[in-house]
Amino acid sequence: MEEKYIPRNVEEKWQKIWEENKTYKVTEDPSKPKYYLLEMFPYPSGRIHMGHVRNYSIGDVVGRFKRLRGFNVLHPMGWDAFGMPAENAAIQHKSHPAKWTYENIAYMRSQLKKMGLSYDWDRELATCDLDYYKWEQKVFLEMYEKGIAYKKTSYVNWCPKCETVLANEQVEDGACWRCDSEVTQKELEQWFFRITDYAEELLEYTEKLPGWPERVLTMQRNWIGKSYGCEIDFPVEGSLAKIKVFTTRQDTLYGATFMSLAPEHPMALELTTPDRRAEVEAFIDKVKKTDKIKRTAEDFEKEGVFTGSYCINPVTNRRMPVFLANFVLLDYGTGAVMAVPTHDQRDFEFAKKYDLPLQVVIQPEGETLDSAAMAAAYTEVGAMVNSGPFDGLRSDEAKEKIADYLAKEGIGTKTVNFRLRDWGISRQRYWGNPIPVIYCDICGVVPVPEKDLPVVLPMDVEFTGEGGSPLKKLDSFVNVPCPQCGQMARRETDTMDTFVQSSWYFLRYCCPDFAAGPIDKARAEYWMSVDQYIGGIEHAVLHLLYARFFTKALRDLGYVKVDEPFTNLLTQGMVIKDGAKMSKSKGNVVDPDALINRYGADTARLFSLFAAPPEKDLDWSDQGVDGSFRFLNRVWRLVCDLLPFIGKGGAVDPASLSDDARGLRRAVHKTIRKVTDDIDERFHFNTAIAAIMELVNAIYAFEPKNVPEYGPLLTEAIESVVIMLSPFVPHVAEELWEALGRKGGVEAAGWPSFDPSAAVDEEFLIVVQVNGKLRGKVTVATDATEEQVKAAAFADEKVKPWIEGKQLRKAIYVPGKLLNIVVG
RNA sequence: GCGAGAGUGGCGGAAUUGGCAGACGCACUGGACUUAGGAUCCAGCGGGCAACCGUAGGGGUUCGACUCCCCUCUCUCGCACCA
Repeated sequence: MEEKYIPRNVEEKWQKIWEENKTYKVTEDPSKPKYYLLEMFPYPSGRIHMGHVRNYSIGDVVGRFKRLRGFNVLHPMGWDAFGMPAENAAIQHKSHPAKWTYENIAYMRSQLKKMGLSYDWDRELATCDLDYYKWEQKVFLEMYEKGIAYKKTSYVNWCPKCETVLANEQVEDGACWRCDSEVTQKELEQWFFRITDYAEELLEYTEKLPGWPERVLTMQRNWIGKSYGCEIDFPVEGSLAKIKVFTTRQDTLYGATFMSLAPEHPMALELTTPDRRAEVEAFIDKVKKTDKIKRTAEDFEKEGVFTGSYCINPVTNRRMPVFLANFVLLDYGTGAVMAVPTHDQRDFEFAKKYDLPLQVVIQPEGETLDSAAMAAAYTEVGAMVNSGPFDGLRSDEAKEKIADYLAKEGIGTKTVNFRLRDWGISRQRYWGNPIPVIYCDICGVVPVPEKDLPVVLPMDVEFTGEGGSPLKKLDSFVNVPCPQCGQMARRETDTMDTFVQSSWYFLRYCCPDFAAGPIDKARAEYWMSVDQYIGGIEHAVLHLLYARFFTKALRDLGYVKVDEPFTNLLTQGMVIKDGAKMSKSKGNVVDPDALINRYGADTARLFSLFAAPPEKDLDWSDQGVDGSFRFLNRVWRLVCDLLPFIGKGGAVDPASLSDDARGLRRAVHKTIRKVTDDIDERFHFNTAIAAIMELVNAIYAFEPKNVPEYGPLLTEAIESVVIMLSPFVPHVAEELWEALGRKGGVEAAGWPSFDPSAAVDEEFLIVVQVNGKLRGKVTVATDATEEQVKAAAFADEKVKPWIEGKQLRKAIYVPGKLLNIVVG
């Protein structure tokens, strides 16, 4: 063993051994408990960043720990490899996205290997591999057949910079999630996945995922946005037409005095009378030009226009003028709102602006509202008034009764409404999975027959950066005979959203070589669900919702048996430096390559695990990294110092140990217990590492270490330290393990077992309080009675002055811990 | 505005069930070894001379509160005209 710890030598040596021996390759083994551990796979942007280092270090601790505990651990890695940056880079460098992507993958793979992560590299996949995306096309066609995938024309989010459509989930604050450009609305025909069919189940299962962080579940629940209410028909005056509204406040129906439609509502122009036409058209135009973010901001001024038509309130028969209003959204509910200005703030402001009538139908307790004097809408519960047969009821109780009444009268129906929209997956980009359909003038939409799959993404395209997808201009791709009638037809040139690929990659990892279909059911059944998923919080409603939906859809297609993909989810915090997220503009970026070159991967891993618990943000400190490096050196030296005693003298004989020796052994076993709990139960790696540091300090401080008979004790102690360190710093641990004369690697030894008898305290330190304040400490035998403890406490020199001459009121004794003497 | 989470030394953070606040590490101070020290080892390290005071601030429950309850402040994240 070298006297000096040189990380590079140690790490290169062990990485080579792991690679040659395929140490972390796994196969399905029904005799062992399985553990599927997964970290979110990276986008191959060029190089890994500290967020990856942290994410994958956390995962690797769990993987290595579970292996030491005898689990058959599936721990795969791959690449989320389709996507726009590759295309942009290609345009910029006059290269090809495939070249750029695969070069990035090669470099990033080498970086991950330098970190010593325990992946089964034989399962590696990239979503841009034909062997991956071809199966996705098959799944798409099966979804099309089942009606889960469908095409429709609608207003969609359009990013002008990326020249493509975005799903609702991919628009953040009105801007593109990727390039931050302002998103506009465009009417286009697009492919969608019917995620709304699964809205109820996706919501219901948020209650059945106890291993997920509550805030992720809350975010998903908000996004799904279930609300209970009624759909109510309002007949149009002088016509057979009806306007359907959705409301959650059917209790205010008697107070509805006008009607508000979304400007894009299909009936908007039909209802407009000739004299109002010019004004209405101008208004619709204006609203369409306003971007959606501004329009949906709460403080945006409410504006509208009267259509000239009236509808009839079906319960009061009141004539209600029909307006178009800028705050009414076409894609929520029915795109039409019954306006109750007295009990809805938006309607109130609108009514004031356009001088529309107010009718109070709910009175707060102990107050009488006067519609003429109201300064704001009253939106709380109260007593129903001016509501025919429902007068006098509490408004919240009346909801159900009115809903029943409307149903009986055929005016309305009880409904449930979701905020969730279907997932638009068409992207007008090249570097993605081609949507496998053909458009024929005679036959319409024709799916590519299975025998013609896959639709290969052609490589011979030109990147000009202009005019959208280059696929459109590639005649050899676009022009194909119709599979049904043989006439010349056009191929779909849109590709699938990259979130489609990440919605099932965890299933393909179970069987990456499966040649007969997307998923080998038997192997997927062995491995699924993912026992522990680890990644950033930023995917709380994007990837994590899509993947849940996709898993359920695949279940319904017969591919998998599980309802949910991820049993436990850990969302790690960001890596921060100097108070800000690492970014080039801030100049606070730490480069993983430089870090590993200087300190080695083990130190990089150790610090990123030690500095904070995983779910919290991690404050990067260069000096802290020094500290972690020093600790590894300290362990290295300790092993060097102790080598003469290692393996000498057989097993530990507890009976022959001195008090000090028993103390050290107690520390060893208490540490084993703590580190095991911290890793297994809580994922608190920072406190686990702290406990090991304490134990190392204790071994250093163990004075009689020069006496040979302490060989067995010191062997047990140092071996425990090395094994417990191995999930965190695998290279140096293996090297030390070998230096200790142990063959076959740390893993063969298994996780150290905790011996309760060795960890038992021989005496207790009792904290003595007087009136709740700490006044002294006494040491007693573990079997001391309360009376004996009291006697010891009263006799203690430090305690005496506080109780002398005072009346003893009572004494509270917490066995083994504390005595509180109350005097007065 | 609504919802969730957080606020502890100079810094990152511990305190798992209401029981020694500040583990572990960083920074700092002193000492040892040394030609040298940015290596290593040893000691100290919340404030205050002390009584005491200290976990964002105020109140409460309790023998005892970082921990439980009420109010206030600050920060972070999510949602936000959703009918």
